[in-house]
Amino acid sequence: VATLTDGVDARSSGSVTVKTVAAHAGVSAQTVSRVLRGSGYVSPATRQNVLAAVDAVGYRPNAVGRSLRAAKTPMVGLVITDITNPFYASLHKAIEAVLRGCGLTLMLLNSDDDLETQRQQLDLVSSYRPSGLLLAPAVESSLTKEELARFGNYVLVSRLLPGVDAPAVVTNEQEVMQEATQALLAAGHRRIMAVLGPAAASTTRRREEGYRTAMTIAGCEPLPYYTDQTASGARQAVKDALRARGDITAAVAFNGPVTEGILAGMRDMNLHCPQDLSLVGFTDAPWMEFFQPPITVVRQPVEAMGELAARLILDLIDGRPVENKPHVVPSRLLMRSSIVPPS
Amino acid sequence: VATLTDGVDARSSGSVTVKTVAAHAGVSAQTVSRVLRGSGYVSPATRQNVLAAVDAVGYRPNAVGRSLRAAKTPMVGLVITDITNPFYASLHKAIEAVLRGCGLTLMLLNSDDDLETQRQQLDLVSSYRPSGLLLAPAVESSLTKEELARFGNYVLVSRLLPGVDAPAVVTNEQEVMQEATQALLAAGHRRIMAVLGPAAASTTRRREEGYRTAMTIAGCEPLPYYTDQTASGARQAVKDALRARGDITAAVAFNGPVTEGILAGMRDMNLHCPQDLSLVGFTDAPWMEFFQPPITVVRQPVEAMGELAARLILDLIDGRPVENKPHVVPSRLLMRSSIVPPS
DNA sequence: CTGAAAGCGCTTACAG
DNA sequence: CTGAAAGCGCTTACAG
Repeated sequence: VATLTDGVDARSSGSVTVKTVAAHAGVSAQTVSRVLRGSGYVSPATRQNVLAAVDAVGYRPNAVGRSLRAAKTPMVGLVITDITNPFYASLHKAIEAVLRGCGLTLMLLNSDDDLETQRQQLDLVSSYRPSGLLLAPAVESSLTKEELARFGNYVLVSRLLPGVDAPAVVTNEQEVMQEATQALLAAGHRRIMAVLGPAAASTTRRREEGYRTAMTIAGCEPLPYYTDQTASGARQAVKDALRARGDITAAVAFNGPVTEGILAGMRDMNLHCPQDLSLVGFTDAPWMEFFQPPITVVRQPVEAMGELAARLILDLIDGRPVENKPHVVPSRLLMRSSIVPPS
Repeated sequence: VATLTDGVDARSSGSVTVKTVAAHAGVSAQTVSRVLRGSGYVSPATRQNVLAAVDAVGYRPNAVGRSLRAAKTPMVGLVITDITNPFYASLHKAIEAVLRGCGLTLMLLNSDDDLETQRQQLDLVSSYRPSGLLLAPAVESSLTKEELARFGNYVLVSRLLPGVDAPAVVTNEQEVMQEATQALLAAGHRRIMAVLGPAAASTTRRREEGYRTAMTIAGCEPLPYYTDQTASGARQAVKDALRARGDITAAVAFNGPVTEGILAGMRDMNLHCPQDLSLVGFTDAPWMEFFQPPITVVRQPVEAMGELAARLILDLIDGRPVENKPHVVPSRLLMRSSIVPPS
């Protein structure tokens, strides 16, 4: 290795490594490594010397070399279904804030709620040898603990995996969906539809359960409708439902996009909320507050869910024990003005 | 290297590498590499043999080893200000779809529109030696071409960098903002405020320019208000503005969150759109269509912008020439019902 | 068509 | 307090 005394030359050479810094500072590569990682004892004079050399040669650490040696990357994968769903965007932001503070990078992948895409994305994340995985499984995922084991540390988020007792972060969907349905029942509604997500999603099953419980206790027939949990899918489903059953007077929504879809479908049919249909939305969005009428909605604690998920995966990475069960963060029903008695 | 004849043993040993596969198949590591990459000639028999060994030992490629040897990672960084802004979420989705089809991973980082955070995130992306960078620069970024050069390939998205002639993808903000303002002028409005983003953002400057042009041509005084381009910031700014100038009859918005903030602020003051204030929003959101009134809005071609940005960075990565200038994708003004003549 | 050798940038034992 | 050696998993020349 030639001794480099000219920083500009080293910079322009393209590949500035710890060896370049070491040669410039007149020390060994390991000493440079020690200074940069702040581990082990280094004399103050040597430290200054090395730091000056780092600046002089314009050294930038190479995470790939570090990861290969460490057999692990300081990175956590987050595999969700769709980042354009504001719930997941907020979740990502909350998780990233916590992980960044702990020196971990968050790698985001969309599964498009498709099993084959999810498989590819999991393989991709796995190929980087991440420190952990956060997963909102695609509908009908049949992942086992063995398949998740290759990630070492993993936490499910938002959705569960049937038959797999993994650490998970969810909200008290059944309870709050039951409460939402009861708010409509209390206003006098009897024919209340639930516009749900895919029948096989754990979120649908849990939210549907709360809805059915409330309807059954009240002696009302449950009217569940399943959608692809997008605004456009819900929009069509609502129109089909309302045309088939003109006597429906109220609806509970499964998530934010479905809430939008219900209102869009109503507009298509020239129906008005709440006169023609009372509504409880799910997942608060800013516009729901200044909409006319302001939408009564289940507010999910998305920031708290993200923070908890981040803390759980950090606990696992640092070897602290984490319970293999759903960790529940409570949602709240915000009463606004989209419920009136049926006409 | 011991010959492994038992796949289960190899699997449980933890570290299954090309060598494990090679030993199992009775070939060399390079041959395994050739089969997996599909490059160079391999006899059909050897190929079958290797693929069987891959399955038998449960081999999973290690992207870190590959990247280190290749001195480059098949990854593109995307540094934006805030993923909870739906514009950026849609942009991410569109870019990722194109890149995924070409075998590239998209690495998302939020700068929070903060210079220090942006610096950290750029260093982080850079440490993975990505194949390229897509950047929506934080406000007041003073990045130079030299600083971007370490990424080799880069394209600016949505925002420009003053004085830097880099490839970029933007929309025709001036034109369409001028058109939006003219729509309000045509309805008879004279005192039209523009609720903008940060004064220093290139997006603000370009949109403000179109607004000012229209106002000046019409002989009206421009009334620009600057915000942090969030819904809550705009909400407060609008209330301050309307209290200070009770004669304002119309508003044009800078982006989606600001459009929400204007409507939220109006609700706080018990003002109604369009009777009390006509409005042109910016960046279409689903709720704007079924809102009462449906919001007249500038629809940004976010998918097309994402696709173009992805194609430009792919062109650069593959060595095809790309013009060092803003590439413009046109926005459209969607006339709906939030403009009426002033009362 | 296939293999032995070398090395990408870094850090972990192991010596001094 | 510091250094020489080795190796993480992979692939690129270079030989056969």
